[in-house]
Amino acid sequence: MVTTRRTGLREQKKQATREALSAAALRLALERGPDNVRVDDIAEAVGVSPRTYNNYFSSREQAIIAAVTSEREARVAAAVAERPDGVGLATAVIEAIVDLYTDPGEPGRDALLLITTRPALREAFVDTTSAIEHPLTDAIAGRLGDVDPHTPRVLAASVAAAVRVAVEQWLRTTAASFTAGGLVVPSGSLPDLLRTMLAPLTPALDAAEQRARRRRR
Amino acid sequence: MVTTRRTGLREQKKQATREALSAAALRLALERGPDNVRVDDIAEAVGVSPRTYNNYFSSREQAIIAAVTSEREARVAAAVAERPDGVGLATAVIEAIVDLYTDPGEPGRDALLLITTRPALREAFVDTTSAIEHPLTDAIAGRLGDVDPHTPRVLAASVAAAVRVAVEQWLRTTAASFTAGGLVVPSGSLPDLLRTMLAPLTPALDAAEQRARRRRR
DNA sequence: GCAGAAAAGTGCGTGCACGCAAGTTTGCGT
DNA sequence: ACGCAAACTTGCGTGCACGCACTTTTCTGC
Repeated sequence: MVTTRRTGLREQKKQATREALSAAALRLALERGPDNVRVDDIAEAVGVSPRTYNNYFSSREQAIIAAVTSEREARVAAAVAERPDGVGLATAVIEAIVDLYTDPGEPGRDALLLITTRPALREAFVDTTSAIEHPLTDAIAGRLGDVDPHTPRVLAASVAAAVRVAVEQWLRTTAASFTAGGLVVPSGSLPDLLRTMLAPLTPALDAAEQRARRRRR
Repeated sequence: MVTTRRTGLREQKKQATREALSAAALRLALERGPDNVRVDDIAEAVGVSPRTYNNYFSSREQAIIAAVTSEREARVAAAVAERPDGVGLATAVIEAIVDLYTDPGEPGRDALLLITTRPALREAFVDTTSAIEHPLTDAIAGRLGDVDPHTPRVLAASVAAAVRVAVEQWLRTTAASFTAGGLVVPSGSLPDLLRTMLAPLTPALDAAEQRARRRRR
């Protein structure tokens, strides 16, 4: 039997405590509001020392956010890779990312509402966009047949940056619609924003693909 | 008389203390090594309270780095804008950035060496790349005649991301050449790396420029 | 199985970031 | 010139991140 790489029980328990910690963090934050949650509380809820807590997370925000965005990092690579070779790199990447963000990582709407409300959490949420960079680099390199290692890195970084801009914009407008008591999101849904922000990068992705294809024959 | 925007003496003094703080931070870090510099020391050297210190900088690393990279943020916009309208957007941006990073912010080589040596400082240095994003956004918007506010944002973010990748790569190799006792930088100078990493974005910049030009007539 | 190595968990100490609520300086209108 | 308002500075208190050294748990080779 093939263990999921590396020793089994060890990684398994690690993953378990990690999830327990972030779950507890989210639960407590929802119950009492994020400002009334001490690191000690989270640690105690899981039955682990505070010091151990911060071996896993180096900020409360990280722990809370992780409950919502944990597997995104892992899903990106698969999402891009599974697109048929027929479709272009640009559309493959764009559709994969849109999928990634439309299917809610799922737990609850209230979690997202909590995140979009509190500034510290919003910031942490924006920061998670950079987590897709490395998986994306590999996925793009796979599609390009990695002739030059730099191009995939730059493209992945740019895509991640565009995603960040989209999320920032989304947060900005949703915040505005909350405070202003507006009815619906003025500037569009997150998927729409993602498409809008990723569109300007299409030429770069296409060009890289053409270069790679030309080089391959 | 036109003050440099906003009230004169106030901003002037603020800027003075800011510079004094970062200068002191750098000086002390060079003298004793960065690990032997307490925040209190920096504050005391400038004659200001520690609390005030962190009204200006929220980490020692920031303060030290700022001594080297302070005006970069301001110079980018000017650097892009001053390129003649004849040259394309892509080359204007690339050349401006290369200039920005080749002309050393200047102070001393030892400062840079200190930065490239200590991990915490390296990380802070990498983070400074994102500071060019907003000025770049304005500069690009200016050249495109800002029809759509999103495109400049995405492009600027992508360029900043590419610059970050270049700096990361540069730091990686210089670190390797230090530890391995290698002679010269294996993968190229920073300017070369910048050109390499920015090249894949050229199609995106060109395309945006074409779209803007088409729209203008 | 068992011994030794590797890794995760823990306790402790230190330096720091940051909110808050004064105190102090600067700028502006009249 | 004068006083008010806004901006900057400061002291204090709290929670936290993180290095270090040590214990406990898990893995590996024999």
